[in-house]
Amino acid sequence: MADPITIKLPDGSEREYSSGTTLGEIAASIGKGLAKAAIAAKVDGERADLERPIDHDASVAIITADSDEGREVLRHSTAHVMAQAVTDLFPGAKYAIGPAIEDGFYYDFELPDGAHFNEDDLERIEARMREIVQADQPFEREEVERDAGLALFADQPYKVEIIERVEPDDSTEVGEGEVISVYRNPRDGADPFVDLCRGPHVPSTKRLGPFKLMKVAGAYWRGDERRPMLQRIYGTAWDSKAALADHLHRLEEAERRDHRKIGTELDLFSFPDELGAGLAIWHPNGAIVRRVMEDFSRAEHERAGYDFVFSPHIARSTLWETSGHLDFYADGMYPPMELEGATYYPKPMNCPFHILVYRSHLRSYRELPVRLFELGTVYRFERSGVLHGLLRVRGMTQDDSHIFCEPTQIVDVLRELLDFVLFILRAFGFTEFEAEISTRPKEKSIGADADWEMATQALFDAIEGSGLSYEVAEGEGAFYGPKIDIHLRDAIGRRWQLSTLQVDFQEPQRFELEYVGADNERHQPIMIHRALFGSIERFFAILVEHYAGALPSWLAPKQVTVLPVADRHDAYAFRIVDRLNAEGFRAELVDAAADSLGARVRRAKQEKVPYVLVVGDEDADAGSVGVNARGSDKPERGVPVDDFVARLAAEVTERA
RNA sequence: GCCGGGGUAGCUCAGUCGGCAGAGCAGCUCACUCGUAAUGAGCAGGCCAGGGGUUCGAGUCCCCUCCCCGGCUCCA
Repeated sequence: MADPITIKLPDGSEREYSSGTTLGEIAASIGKGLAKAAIAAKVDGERADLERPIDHDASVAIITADSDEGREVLRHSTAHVMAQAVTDLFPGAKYAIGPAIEDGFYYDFELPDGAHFNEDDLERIEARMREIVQADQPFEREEVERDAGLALFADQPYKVEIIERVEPDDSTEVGEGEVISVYRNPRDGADPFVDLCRGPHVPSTKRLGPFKLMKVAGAYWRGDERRPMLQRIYGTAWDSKAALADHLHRLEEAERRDHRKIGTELDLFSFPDELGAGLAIWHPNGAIVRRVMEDFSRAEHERAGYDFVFSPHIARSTLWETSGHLDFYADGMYPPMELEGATYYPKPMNCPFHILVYRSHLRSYRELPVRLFELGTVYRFERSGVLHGLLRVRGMTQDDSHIFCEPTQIVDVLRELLDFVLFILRAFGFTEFEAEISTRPKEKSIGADADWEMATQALFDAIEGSGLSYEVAEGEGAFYGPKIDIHLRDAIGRRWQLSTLQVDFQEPQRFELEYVGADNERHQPIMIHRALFGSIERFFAILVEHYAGALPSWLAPKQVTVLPVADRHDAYAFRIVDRLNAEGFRAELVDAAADSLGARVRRAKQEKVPYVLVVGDEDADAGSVGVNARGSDKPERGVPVDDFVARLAAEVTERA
């Protein structure tokens, strides 16, 4: 008998096994159910296949499919099966890389003669994958020397490149150092399918969960736009049919909420071809929402002590040379206009203008912090492929502010800003926030190390006091300074990056900004760029998706539709509309001339109007209305008009 | 920008092999006057994204441009 080893389990218990016992056997010894559910395991925190034998004392945790780690294993294994299916169906196909990703997996391929996959191919590939699953091919791990690996994948150039690139700290795709691991799927009537992989994998193909191939897309090899574009197939894979169905349902839900679709349905905005890509016009319905958003923003900024400024849409090249934009972001700017011997550029940012406002007279430390605010419209020549409804446009309006302060004030200013951001975002019904601190980029940045360190530290200090959870994005800062971005989660759990607070030591230097300190000497202020909505367009799109178009009453383009039951109720209905409008609500009458009551109710509901009031004989007599609140399927009859007005007023005031 | 897929009435879409441009909804007119998610009848509505080409003939085939969609890359 082999030497005994002691295995520690996640519940703290310890069991003895003989050396050489496999992880699968350990799972089986714990319980029949676990043995059946197990697809991989962790040994001292490292993932491993179930067939791996253990020859030393260790902590072991069994991975089942219904865990995050389990699903990752399932997805990765499913990607292998897809690669096998593709190489079966498309002889000569090269397979590159195929990881598990959120909700699924993908695999990148290069087909012979530059061929492409089409939608029908996905069905064929999926059918072949199901055959492979039925064949119950085992996943067999093997470790080979680097040279043997290179020989094994001699006709797979992308695999060769991966092996050649493996470095000691690169543990993403294959094993470490000189030994690499491969997985084989033996099969009848052909050589085993073999792929380079770190593993672990499910024991055999029959253990895969339900999956579905979703779409085919181009993707650059190694994410580098100078490298060849490969054919990527995306799939989704889950541990149960119910989980797959849930996922597909979530996708449908996201589609249902798509702001581009709702924007057309509710007549909020459009992108006429005549304007050019990424340039929107706001229709009256969308414009009402935007105006309410902007009015709210202005009122709150005024209350928070901001000074309002305005600036033009273009400026001479000298401004952008001083600011550094022409050096760093000329590609993203609309091209110049030559006039009267000068060169003008549409503005991609508002900051240089605000800097000029600051610099318009000598500042005293007593004035600081100076907070300049503008709903400033900027133009950025985004690459055509990135445009996406109102979420990514070429012309947009930022709720932009630049705050100039003394270095000693920076933490306080940032704290105050974080409070302000959260207040504003909460007012729109968002409740879940996360922050991200971005530090100095490795390339393409300006400024002294000491400045960067000081600014970054100030961000950390400010956020510690805010109660926000945060993560650090190394090297993701702007070229002129580090930043905090605020992300939020919407009604279906999607995460959106919105607000940004950016510290900037560079622009004050470039524009030689000064203030006179208490010591009567000149000092350089620090500047903080910040936008809370980010851009009005983007925030509006997120709002539309968050509420699926059913905006809360204070934002809804139309708050009340009043429907007289028959012509003889028109006068009474009109009095109600009149009163609502006089009290500052957005109400409209739809008379009985053309359509039945049912049809008018239906249309008002489709317009997602918060309240549909129906008035008939009983109401005209009693001074009441029939109230249909959005989201409720049972109408309230005989509600006194005063009560309804009070209710709507409270809802709007409270932004409920 | 790159790869793939698209663009036909306001919207959603059909249009076969190259042979008269279609439907539903929306709109307008008329009738209906109705208590809660589609009353009926009728009428209009088109540079088939734009331009060029092939052809006796192009929504359909070819080329270019614009725009949209899904990804990749990018996002000061």
